[in-house]
Amino acid sequence: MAVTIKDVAKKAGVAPSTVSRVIADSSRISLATKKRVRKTMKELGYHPNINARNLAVRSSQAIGVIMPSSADKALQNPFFPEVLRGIGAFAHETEYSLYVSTGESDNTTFEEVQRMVNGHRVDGVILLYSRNNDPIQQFLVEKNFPFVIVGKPCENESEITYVDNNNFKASKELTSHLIELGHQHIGFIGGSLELSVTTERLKGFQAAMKEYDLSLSNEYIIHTEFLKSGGSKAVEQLFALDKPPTGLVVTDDLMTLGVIHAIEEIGRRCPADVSLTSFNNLYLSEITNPPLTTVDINIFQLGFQSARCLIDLTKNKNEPAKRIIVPYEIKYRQSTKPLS
Amino acid sequence: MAVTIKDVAKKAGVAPSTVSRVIADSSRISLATKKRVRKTMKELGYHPNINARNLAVRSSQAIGVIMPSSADKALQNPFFPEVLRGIGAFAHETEYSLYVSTGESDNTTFEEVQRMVNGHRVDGVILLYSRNNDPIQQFLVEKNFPFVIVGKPCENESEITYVDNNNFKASKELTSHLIELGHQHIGFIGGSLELSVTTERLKGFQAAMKEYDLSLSNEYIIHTEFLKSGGSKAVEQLFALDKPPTGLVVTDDLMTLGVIHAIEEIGRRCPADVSLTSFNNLYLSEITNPPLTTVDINIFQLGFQSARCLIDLTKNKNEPAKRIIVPYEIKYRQSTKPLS
DNA sequence: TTGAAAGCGCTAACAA
DNA sequence: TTGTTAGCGCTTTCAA
Repeated sequence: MAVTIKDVAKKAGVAPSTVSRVIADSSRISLATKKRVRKTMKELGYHPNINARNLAVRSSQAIGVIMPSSADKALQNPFFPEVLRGIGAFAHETEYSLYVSTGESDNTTFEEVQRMVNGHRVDGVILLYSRNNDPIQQFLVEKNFPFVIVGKPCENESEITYVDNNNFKASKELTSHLIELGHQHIGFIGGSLELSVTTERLKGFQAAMKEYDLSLSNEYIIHTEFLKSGGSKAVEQLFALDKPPTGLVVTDDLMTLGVIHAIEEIGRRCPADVSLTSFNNLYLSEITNPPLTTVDINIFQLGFQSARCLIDLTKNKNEPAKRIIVPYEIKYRQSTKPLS
Repeated sequence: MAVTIKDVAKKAGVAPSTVSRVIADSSRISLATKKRVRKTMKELGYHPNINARNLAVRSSQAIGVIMPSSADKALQNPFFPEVLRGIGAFAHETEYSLYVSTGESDNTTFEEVQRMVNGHRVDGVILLYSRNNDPIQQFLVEKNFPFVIVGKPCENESEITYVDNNNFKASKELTSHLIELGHQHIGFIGGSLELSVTTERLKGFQAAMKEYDLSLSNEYIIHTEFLKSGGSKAVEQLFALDKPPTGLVVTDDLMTLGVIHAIEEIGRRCPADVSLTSFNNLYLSEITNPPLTTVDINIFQLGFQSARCLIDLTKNKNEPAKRIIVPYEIKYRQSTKPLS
């Protein structure tokens, strides 16, 4: 059996409550006893039992991190470890722990969230995705359980605390860059329209095209699965058009990797035949061939800030809904070039 | 305040202990009362408080997952979300929860492990790396705390439960493949020698070279950081040799991506000038140019099995140390070709 | 500044 | 088959 607060109390010749106060560094304990108690804690190798503490104070000093369900390979996106790093950094500072859920299906994910929340395992939850009609989100809202979203909420935006980039603006800027390089036929390749990232980036793309009076045919807009096959098909379709695109906006670096592959498979080259722009600035976007012009969305900060918001929220349930927009920066690299 | 076991008991007209037994599905409760109690649990929206339960039974139904510290970008390796998926899958089945630590530095990671272990937050720990003289591992051993390693322990191998591939054999086979394609000058690019994966794969490489009586000069063996700059330098060095390699064994797909990039930067091509082989079979290894010949180490299984071992271990501390070798499979793709 | 004691929500021995 | 009761290790009110 581990050493408890009572053991320390006995050995130090004080009451358990005093030891407890020393742990909390209460100002109502004399420095002398504090020192004495701390010393015996060391001697005995005492460590507070978090479960007991949590039970007494009805909290858990832990936050839950919900990944999208991993039926597809989406989880292999380095985006996730990177946000996790950001979340972890803040959590560590504030001595919070991290629970993660990596459900296989939407159902298992939901179960895991319920376990976390109903069982009081966590004080709050961070959702690493944002999509339409998400039962998990509804569950949290109904329970009035603290949560924050990384990304833009699809509904009730003003009532939910979230951390996001200005994806609309970033996408518009990226598209404008292509246009200013002389490209006129530009395609958009994105993930599921259920996800708010996709729609935001699509809107930005469309806004730029409109601003420059370029035609906006739906044929140039493709929504595809993350997986390779999807990417190839998308590319084939695009380049079978009368006026195949000479520029592309792709919503994710990893997807872009697939797109490059598909493009070369049909005998075209990047950037010679087509300029590519992308999002995320994953580590790998520097070492692809060619290195990608991509939006650095500062994934780490997305995580860090979301953790900060969540912890604020758990400390004060009445904290008003916040929105934090993490700045982005476009990295111009060799995947884009002027239209020749 | 949430609804407790007492509320249920009162409403159902039984004792709290009866309710507790119903939760545990004890065989000594009549079906009738079980039904009645379950019904009132539903009606009241009762969910057991895990903290209270954990306190009473002195366990936590949670396991800790320790990533390597993320000072470098190693965490951006899709390997991690993928093992996590495997671990999560088993954990979900057995209703365990997952704690993760993503320490920035070795120090913060260590602190997080101590918090988890000392605070009784977790019943056991999975280490997602294995390296020499790891203070964390020592800490766990001293505490006699259940843990399992994904990878091969560097010391006390026979006393530690671990899940690994036969990296030696895989690497030997991969190298032999290159040799059988006619390559004679083969280089090895690996990560830190502190990590047991690296040493195992290096040994396999060397064994194959020896078996075929090929020269094994140290100039062909490079240990480099994960990062791009390191990779470029390594490649430059290699190709400045009198007899530059025509084949390469690289210990990680993501590194290989960097290697391809570096190779093309100095005006060589893959596989025309140099055949590449690699490890992990990450999603991206199919969509690089060229697609990689790589060892599918079955990352998901590594995670799944490690979770299974750990949970066995926590249930029975005297469980003897186990070793589980997850089978691998070499995926032959276009990054290798016969020497011309 | 400190101590005594009740209670957080649950489990498990013992009794019935 | 069920109930009573004493903890699990900690916090916190109230009293001293």
